[in-house]
Amino acid sequence: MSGQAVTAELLAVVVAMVDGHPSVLTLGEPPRLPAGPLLPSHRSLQAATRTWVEEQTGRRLGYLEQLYTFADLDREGAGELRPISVSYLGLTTPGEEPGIGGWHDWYALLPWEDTRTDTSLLDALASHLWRWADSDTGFEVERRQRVGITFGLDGHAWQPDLVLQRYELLYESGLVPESPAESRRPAAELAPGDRMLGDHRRVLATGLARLRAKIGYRPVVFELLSPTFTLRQLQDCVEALAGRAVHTQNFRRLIEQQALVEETGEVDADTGGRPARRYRFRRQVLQERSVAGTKLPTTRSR
Amino acid sequence: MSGQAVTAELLAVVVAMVDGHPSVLTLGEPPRLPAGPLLPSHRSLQAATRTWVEEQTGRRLGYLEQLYTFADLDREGAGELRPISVSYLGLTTPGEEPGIGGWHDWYALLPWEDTRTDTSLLDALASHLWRWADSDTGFEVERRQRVGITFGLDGHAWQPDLVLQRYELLYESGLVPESPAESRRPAAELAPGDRMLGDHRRVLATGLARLRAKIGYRPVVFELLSPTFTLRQLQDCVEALAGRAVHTQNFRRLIEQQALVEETGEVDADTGGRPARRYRFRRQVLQERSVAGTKLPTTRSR
DNA sequence: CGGCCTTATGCTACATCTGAGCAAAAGCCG
DNA sequence: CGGCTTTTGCTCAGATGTAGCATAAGGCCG
Repeated sequence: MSGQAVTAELLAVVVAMVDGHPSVLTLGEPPRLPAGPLLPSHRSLQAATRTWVEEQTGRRLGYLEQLYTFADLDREGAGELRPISVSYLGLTTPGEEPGIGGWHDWYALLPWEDTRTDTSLLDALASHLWRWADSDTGFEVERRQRVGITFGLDGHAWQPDLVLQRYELLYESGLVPESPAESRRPAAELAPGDRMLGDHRRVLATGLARLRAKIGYRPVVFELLSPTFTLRQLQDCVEALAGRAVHTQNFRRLIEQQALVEETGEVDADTGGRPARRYRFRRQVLQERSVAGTKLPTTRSR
Repeated sequence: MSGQAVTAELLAVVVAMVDGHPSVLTLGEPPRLPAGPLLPSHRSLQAATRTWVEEQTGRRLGYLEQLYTFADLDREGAGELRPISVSYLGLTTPGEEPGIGGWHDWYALLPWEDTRTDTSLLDALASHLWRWADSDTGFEVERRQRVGITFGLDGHAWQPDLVLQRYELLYESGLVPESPAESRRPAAELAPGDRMLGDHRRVLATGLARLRAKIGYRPVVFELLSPTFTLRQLQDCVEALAGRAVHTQNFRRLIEQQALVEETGEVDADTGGRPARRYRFRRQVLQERSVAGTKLPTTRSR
């Protein structure tokens, strides 16, 4: 039994902090993720991904982790051969601009995921979701449950890492159009967010979900920061990724008691207030013990 | 730029509890995981996996989750086309025996992962690992660190979900031969464990790692239990999966306070002591909130 | 220069969670 | 019935997490 011949494609969600905004590397218009086929010369899928990103954007990747593989029939195929797509999440620092391609603020792509300060968009979406849930389908109860859980409403806590579930719910309820091909005008205005090519925005949502989950149990934030940083910068970074604010004092305590960082001795006077000490990540902790990442002290709740 | 033509293969790690032993579904000798190519008729990778497992073993799967995708050059190819393998983790209950294929106790395949009672094997392996680490390579420090962390030695805590890391470390240090092709006799006796076809044992290790991690934050254990069960059976199941013992009283407290289960009213007198109440999983919790799975109360440490 | 604003940093009171153990309950068995 | 087993209930101290208050140390402005 020999299988169908297919082609394997690599898709990369490459994330960096650009001027304080978590951003994703995109190419062209409509924006698309760096991608490329698997070639005989590639040693492994991961190596292939590295190669393509480098070739298309001129950027070297540090951290790289596999996300998900899909090959649904309904994906827009590249002709004869069924494409099977392997997606990766990469972390880097913006470095010497510009390469090819550009950084796209991911909250421009998934605006409702930023709950740090303004939740008016979410509130607007919520009212539409409730209407969707209550429409006469025979699934009112299930739908209300689902809306409540995924969007942290109705007594449920907001869970930062349910990015994909939220995206899919918005999609199902017609608030987010997926492919540029189809266009449901009225809804499209409700859940703004820049579109991307094909289902790339869904892949991005997968990457964001993974990243948010991961910062909680592995110290990956530091891949996105410059070698030295203040605790405030670290916190801003975590908040930007998680999309929500955290309690400052408790955050620093967590960092310190885990001994994730060490002082450099320098201070940064650009704070607008008392100067802040600069720190660097203690890479050794990666060896010393399997560290527990940046736990989020829960926070000023909504 | 059109990519290399490849074939996609599905690989399934199907787990069930068989007579109290966590077991994996295998075919043939040497045992191999159920597998099959992606065909044009398959809607999705997940659907393809379901189909193949059903066809090859006559078993329906419940829970099914994607594990990892690999396409390394050094994998034993199926001829012309480079195979790219997508692995899945499936959970089920043994049900009406026998289908085709059989259940293989996974601790027969990865014996050092069972630390519930006897740790003599681990101790034996440890002494060899230390020797390996201390051999004159210039990497003594790094190697000692790595051995300590992955095997919970030298002050580090044993982490159940580092299954893959342990397997790879044993492999690197020559204690576990990978493919039946190569054979390093002396070592093979040290880390016993039944072999499997090709790199299937590595895939199994990946599955076990994922499962152990997952029971901690999602209530998946119940997929492996019969509809009603005693708390002791639940605990045995969790212990078998995690490969270590837990504190009984604290375990029940966790289960109860999370309201994961409800009494059926029946009791089970076969306990050898005081009869135990039977419970059933409250499926509703999956809706009510995104529940936090079966946290392991840490335990009688080694 | 002194008061005021801002952010950084230190610390404390309080709630909750965890780990560990004691002890009673409720079957069986001889 | 006493002894054995496992289930079940409960306590208690230490660790961890949450939420504030308070102070330190800069810049800015009158």
